Amino acid sequence: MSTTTISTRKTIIFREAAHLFREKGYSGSTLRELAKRAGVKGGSIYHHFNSKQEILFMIMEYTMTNLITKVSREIEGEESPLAKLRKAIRVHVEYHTVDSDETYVADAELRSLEVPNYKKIVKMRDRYERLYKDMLQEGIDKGELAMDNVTISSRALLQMCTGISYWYNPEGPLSIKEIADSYVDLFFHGVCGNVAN
Amino acid sequence: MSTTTISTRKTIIFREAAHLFREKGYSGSTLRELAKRAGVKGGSIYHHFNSKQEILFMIMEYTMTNLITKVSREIEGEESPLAKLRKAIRVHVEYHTVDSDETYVADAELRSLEVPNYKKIVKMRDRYERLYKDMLQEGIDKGELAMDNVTISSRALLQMCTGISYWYNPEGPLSIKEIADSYVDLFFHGVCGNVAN
DNA sequence: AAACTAACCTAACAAACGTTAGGTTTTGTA
DNA sequence: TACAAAACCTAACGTTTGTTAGGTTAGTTT
Repeated sequence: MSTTTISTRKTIIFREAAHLFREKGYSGSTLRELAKRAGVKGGSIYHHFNSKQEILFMIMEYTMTNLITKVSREIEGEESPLAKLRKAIRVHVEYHTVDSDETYVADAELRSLEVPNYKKIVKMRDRYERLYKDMLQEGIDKGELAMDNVTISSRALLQMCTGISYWYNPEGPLSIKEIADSYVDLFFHGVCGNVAN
Repeated sequence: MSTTTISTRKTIIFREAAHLFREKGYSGSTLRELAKRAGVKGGSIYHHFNSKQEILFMIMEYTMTNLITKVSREIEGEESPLAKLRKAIRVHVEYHTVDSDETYVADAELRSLEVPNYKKIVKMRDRYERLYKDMLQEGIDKGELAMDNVTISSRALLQMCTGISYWYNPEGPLSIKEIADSYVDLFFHGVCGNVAN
């Protein structure tokens, strides 16, 4: 009846895992500590997940799916590549502050995935990167953008924007919107943008 | 008599540790595997280092010292903030491709440091970040640069440039100089820099 | 109320971990 | 050649790890 988010034990474990993995890394985290944080005893985790690895994989799959979906949906109606980019950056930054534990893990723990899982996530990551490469290329083709190398630029952009989940503090003075707009402005015009050079 | 770099066993262990920590993370790496890669048997590492933690700390201290020294030395003769920044970015990028294992570890394993070591490295990291903040602020004061927020911009810049150690391939088509110059251009003028907007 | 199922706990396993003590080999020096 | 120090090995230690099997509890269905 209520509209509050339901918190099954499984989702609690999921979220606490993201938080713990972010704090100590995947290998540095133990299932016993995860269980304690989720309010459960040691082996009970195996009633909800088949392995430690599965938890990590689900976190990363969930995050990449969300990123791809959110950004794709946001840019599909738009015409101008610049408008697309602006929206994409905003969604990316916003999501990296909302689900910051999950996005941090998704960004840092690729190396902890077993081969089959690794391949799946890398595929999703490539799909996500391609969204940005396409926007940049389209901008170049239409004469709205100019850059040395699309690959370098898209990686630099994503690297730059992903970095927010490393230091963003919800109680800090900067709002998500302000940060996102700063990133947009930085990527579009650089730091010499408004002055002569 | 020769001019080739001497490779004592200690430096071999040091370098292999950086490589292994990068590949599997600090917690995910075992001293037995490190020993094997360094051509030595298990416990022999303790003849050169006091603990696993000490190896990690020395890697990070070595890297941060190098970064601060190299960048400081490079910019100290320069007058213009823009020229300083250009040189700093080039040195940063170059070092992140040369000692890419060490810089990757220094960037990713802060959380694996025990508290006293953590405090020391964070102090060095802050000192390094301050170099960039000061250059940006000086550029603003002299009217050569404009940006929303110096902290965001310096973090974005470092995040962007540090990212190169994640994907740089010495056998790839891009030279270090090309990449560094792309970063400089990107940070200075953005992707709309040379076209109307 | 009986039967069933999902959620959780307890206790243990085999393996792997960082680390240590004590012995052996190699290297350099007198 | 004798000796000392450095470099390395072997074998084990006490913990901790992911995981499992089997039992207990609580809630739902029949």
